[in-house]
Amino acid sequence: MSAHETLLIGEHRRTLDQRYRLSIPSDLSEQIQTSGPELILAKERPGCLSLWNANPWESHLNRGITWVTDKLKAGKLEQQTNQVLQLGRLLSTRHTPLQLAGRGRLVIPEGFREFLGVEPGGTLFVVGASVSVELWHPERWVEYLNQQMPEFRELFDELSN
Amino acid sequence: MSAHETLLIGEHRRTLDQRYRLSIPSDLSEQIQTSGPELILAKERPGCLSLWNANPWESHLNRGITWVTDKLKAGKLEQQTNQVLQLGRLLSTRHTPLQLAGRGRLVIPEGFREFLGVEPGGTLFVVGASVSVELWHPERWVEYLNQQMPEFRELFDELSN
DNA sequence: TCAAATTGTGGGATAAATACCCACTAAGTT
DNA sequence: AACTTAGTGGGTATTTATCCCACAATTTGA
Repeated sequence: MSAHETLLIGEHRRTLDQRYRLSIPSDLSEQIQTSGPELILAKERPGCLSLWNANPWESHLNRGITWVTDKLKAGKLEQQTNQVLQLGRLLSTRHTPLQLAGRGRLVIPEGFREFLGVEPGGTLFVVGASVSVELWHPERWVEYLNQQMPEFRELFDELSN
Repeated sequence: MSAHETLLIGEHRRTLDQRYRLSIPSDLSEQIQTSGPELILAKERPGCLSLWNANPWESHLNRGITWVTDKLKAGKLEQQTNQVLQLGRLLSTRHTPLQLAGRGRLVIPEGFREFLGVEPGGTLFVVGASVSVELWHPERWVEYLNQQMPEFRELFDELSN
């Protein structure tokens, strides 16, 4: 591993290959698969995708569902169906189940590519979050860091060239 | 709730062939047929058709009916039997039973084509909506998403912490 | 009423996308 | 130096979306 791949702990630079593939660093790929190989890829914000293990994800989803159903108790019965449909549509645009291929390699599916905004051959950042792994468009990532941790601005400016 | 076996999820772009046919993605077509091959196609809203398994459809429909009878009890439609008949007629043209042909192929019947508003050779989106599969006119779909985004915002946030 | 045109239905063929696999390089370890 | 591990590129097989044609069924029009 070259010294340039890791900037911070849990942050890795990767290039997207011609087939929209990238390799998840082995430590992260192991961590995220500890409770099973089924993963969920989600659109987090433009320029950022997040990767979850399906099981922890389900609990998140359940929280979302209970949140919805709580709101629903106030509503009419026939409205509930609509809410369920809406939730499904939401899940459909923003999430997709997937598994890693051999060598911990991830294929970014159609529909998520434009959202990430990295073209084949381009570089991106893989960042280990607490329970998920995030894929960042490099510029969005620097933006985000500057915004969240302005005190490190100089460091990142230095690193991004 | 085990979300991924139960919920119909996924967003796919498809093109309508010259004879108003399209292929339903295999995972969705399998899932929607688990409780039998009898399906119902319904007009959801202009630019959107929904495809149901006949059994869940029953309950969905029944809710619609209780909605009607509630209105009747409230006296809103009571004296206007004409309107009730009209409503029935409307409902009957609003949905039709059908089955998928080989290769998971769906023929959009006469009467539903204009409602969807996609011409032969045009593209559309196939979207999982938890309990049904929806066919969306592409522009209506992004319109809908943009419209619902603010409402979804809260749920997004709920899902991503 | 019969021919012609239109529409439904199935299936073959092709091209594209994807999954699977192996080989090679670079870096790290003993 | 030999060996292991991580990451990368690419060949190939397989799936599948879609185009296209053949034929059946239905409608149209003279």
